Order: sequence, then structure tokens, then C-alpha cells
Amino acid sequence: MIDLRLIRESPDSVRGALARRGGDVGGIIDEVLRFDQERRALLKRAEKLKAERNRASEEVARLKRDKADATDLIAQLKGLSDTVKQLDQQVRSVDAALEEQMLLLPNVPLPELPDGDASANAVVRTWGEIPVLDFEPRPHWELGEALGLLDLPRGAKISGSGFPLFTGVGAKLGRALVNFMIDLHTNEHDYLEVGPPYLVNRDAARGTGQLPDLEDNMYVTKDGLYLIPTAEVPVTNLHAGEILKADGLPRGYVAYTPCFRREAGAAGKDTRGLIRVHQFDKVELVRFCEPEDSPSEHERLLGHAETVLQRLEIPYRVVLLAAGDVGFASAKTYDLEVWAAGVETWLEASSASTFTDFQARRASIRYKPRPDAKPEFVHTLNASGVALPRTIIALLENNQEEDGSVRIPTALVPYLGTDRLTPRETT
RNA sequence: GGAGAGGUGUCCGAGUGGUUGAAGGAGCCGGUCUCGAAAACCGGUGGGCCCUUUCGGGUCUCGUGGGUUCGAAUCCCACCCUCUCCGCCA
Repeated sequence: MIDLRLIRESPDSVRGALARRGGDVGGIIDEVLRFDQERRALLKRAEKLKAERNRASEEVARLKRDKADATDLIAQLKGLSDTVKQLDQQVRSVDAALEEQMLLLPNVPLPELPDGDASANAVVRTWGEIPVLDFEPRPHWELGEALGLLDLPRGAKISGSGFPLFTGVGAKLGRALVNFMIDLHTNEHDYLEVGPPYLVNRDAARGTGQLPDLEDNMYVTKDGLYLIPTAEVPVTNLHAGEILKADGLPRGYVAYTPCFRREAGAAGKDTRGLIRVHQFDKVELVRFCEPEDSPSEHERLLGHAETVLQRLEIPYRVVLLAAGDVGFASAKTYDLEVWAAGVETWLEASSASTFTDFQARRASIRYKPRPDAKPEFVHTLNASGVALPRTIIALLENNQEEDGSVRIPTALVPYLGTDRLTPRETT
């Protein structure tokens, strides 16, 4: 949620900043301004009458205490009270209309973002060497099947395409990666591990900005609960409605969860194998900090995600997203793209974003700068640390050898219990 | 799923229609006292919104949302959550 006061006081600067995203939100801002004005006018009238009513009610109380007759005054107040009720109803309906519009506005992108759409995304740096293979590299879906790690047909049989079935060492590889990542973040990066619910209510989904923006991309249950598209949702909402103490900031949480995405409209596009699936595992990092710290916290968070890829010896590049390509709630996003030698492309394995106070406003996550100070909104940030499928793609495709075996990076060996995957018979 | 009990401020805890934003206690902050500390004493201490240059004023808030009433923490309805018992169950 954008600060309503900011929109009220400098609508044109908000208009200009949001225009950089490419969509047209001018109409929404007009509505917001209109509803805001209407709301305040109604509020003024209603509250004035309420003050009058409260004073008169005290007078009634006084008369009754003195055993005097209050019949006339009560009759008089009846009309006043009815007017107040009417006004209250109008305030309520304008309030709801205002909020509905406010929830449609995306976050204001930070000034340093490049102008333009995804084609303007800027590569900030590249790490590692792109492997040069002296044989024809195979894609991960072939390797995965040959190595007995992956059974996509059976996954599709059980649930549909996009629901991968991992088998044997393939299933263990997921556990190994999750444990490796969580250990790294808890032991070396000072995150507190949490195991959150995988289904969330509407308030939580609205808090992080999935609703109403991404409603169509989420699975919904009969009870009106949403399967989480990322651990960001439950973990950021950990502190929804709370006022934190400043000395507890910054703080970070790490969570492993499965993630569920309908990916409506994405069918057929870069969806082979594990590239884009409806269910996948991810280790997520979420940070809360004071507003002035969010730029440095963002860089630190990005570093935490990069460390994962470095330890796994996966070549990657850091991409700063352009204003027209950042997500709805984000003010600034770096994508970490891993190189995959089989499909010969860069794949997004992590997205590190600062949401400034956008999510904090929606979910009402505040802190007190000093014990006696007014509460202020925190800044929230998150990054995948990292998503599994594309990490697995990179590991398999980059580390494959001509005989079809795959080398396991040293850091992962203790977790997986082997330094090499070799082709095997499967059932 | 069924039956019952309950949800009050940072915490504990009073309050069943009329100065109750809410007694009392604890905690916290400030002060007095003290060489210093503790104790004692005095004062302060939630949040949202609206108006206001400042000072300040108003309004809402006792799980959430409606309703009854001149007036609701107190009455009614719905929902959420917690606890106990029964049922079911990994």
C-alpha cells in the first residue's frame, strides 16, 4: 500500500513514479483522490455530530441521576442519532471503495531502477565460469531420467503436468539442498528458521500483495485458504499487526516450504522439465528492518542468496530489474540467474526484493524507533535462498560428463552422501 | 463434527446499559530521596482516523463485523480464536 498522504499531497509525483512501471494507474489515482476527499468530508460531519451526541448523552445521564425528566432531550437525540447512523454507513462504504482502489496500486519503484520493460534489465555482475563441454550437453529432463532422479510422466499421471515426481537420489537431492541452504543461513547468516503454514488466509495474501494482483495464480481451497506461492507470504505476515521493538531489528527468518503456482497463462512457454512447475521447493529469506537500513539490507540479503550459488559452484549473474519489470509489491529487485548448460540459458533461481514500506502498510507491521516514539512502518525484504528446481537444473546440466554421470559440488557431498550421480536402472 | 467455558490496555486482573479509555496491581519512563543503588513516595505511560502552522481539539477502539438504544466493554446476531469434554483421526 502506498502512503495515502503521499498521494493526497503529491499525486503527480506518485503518478509519474508509477508510470515507469508501464501500466496505466491514472484512473485509480483519480478515484483514490475522489474517495479520500469524500471520506474526509463525511468524517468531519459525522464526528461533529457524534461529539454533539456524546455531550447530550452525558446530559441525559446527569438528568437521570438527578431523577429529572429527560424525555424531551431523548426524543431530540433520536433524530440526531439517526443522522449519525446514516453518515456512518456512508463513511463505511466510501472507506471500502477507497481501500479497494488503494489495494490496486503497485509499489513505487526506486529512482535508481532503469527505465523500460524487461529488455532494459541490467546485468550487474557475473560470477563463475560458464562451463565449456566438449560433447553435446543433455537437458536435465534427460539426465534426470537416466540417473533415476526424476519421473515426470508419473508426476503428470498423479496430478498433471508441472507436478514433478522425484525418485531415489533425486528425492534425497532435494532434502540435501534444503538442509545445506538452511544450515548456511542459520549458522553463517544469522537467520531464525521457521516452519510456517502452507495455506494462508486472505488477509495474509493481501498483506504481502499477492491479492488482489495475483489471485489467478494461486490455488484456493474450499475453506477460502490459499496455497502459498512462496514462503514470503506466511513468513512476512509473522509480524502482521505487530509493533516491534527497534532493538530487535534488523531480523531475518529462513523457511523451507513447498510453493504452489497455477502459472495460468504460462503454458507452453519455457516449461519443459523442471523449468516452470506448479509445485516446487524453496528456501526463502525474509528480513525486517528500519527504513534507513533497507538499501544496505537489500545488498546484504542478495549476498546471502549469492553465497548459496557460490558454495554450489553454480555460475550466475545478478540482474537489476527495470522499473517496468519489477513485481507488484517490489520497489527494487535483483534476480539471480543461474546458467544451465543443457538448455543453454540463464534461469532465475532467486529474486531479491525490497518492498520498502509497501507490505508493512498492508500488513501493518510497525516498530518504535525509540520506546517513547510513535510507531513507524518497517521495511520488508525477501529473497529466495534459493529455489530448488532451477538449482537442480544447473547442477545436473553444468556438472554432467560425457559418460552421463554428474559431479556433486563439494559443499553438498556431506548432505547427499555421494560425490557423483551415475546412470542406473529404474522401474 | 457435537457440548460447554472464555476472549478487557505491555502483562495480570476488576467491571453486566450512563463522566469506564476503562478500578487495582505489575512492568516501563521521568522525578524526589541517596555518596550510589535498592526501597519508599510523586507524576507519566496503547493504537487508528479527522481537524489544527503550533498548542491543542474531536472521534473510534475492551477478539472481529453488524445490530438494539438518546447512550454498550456491558444486551442481540454472525464470524474468528483459545481452553475442557465427547466423536473422528496422521
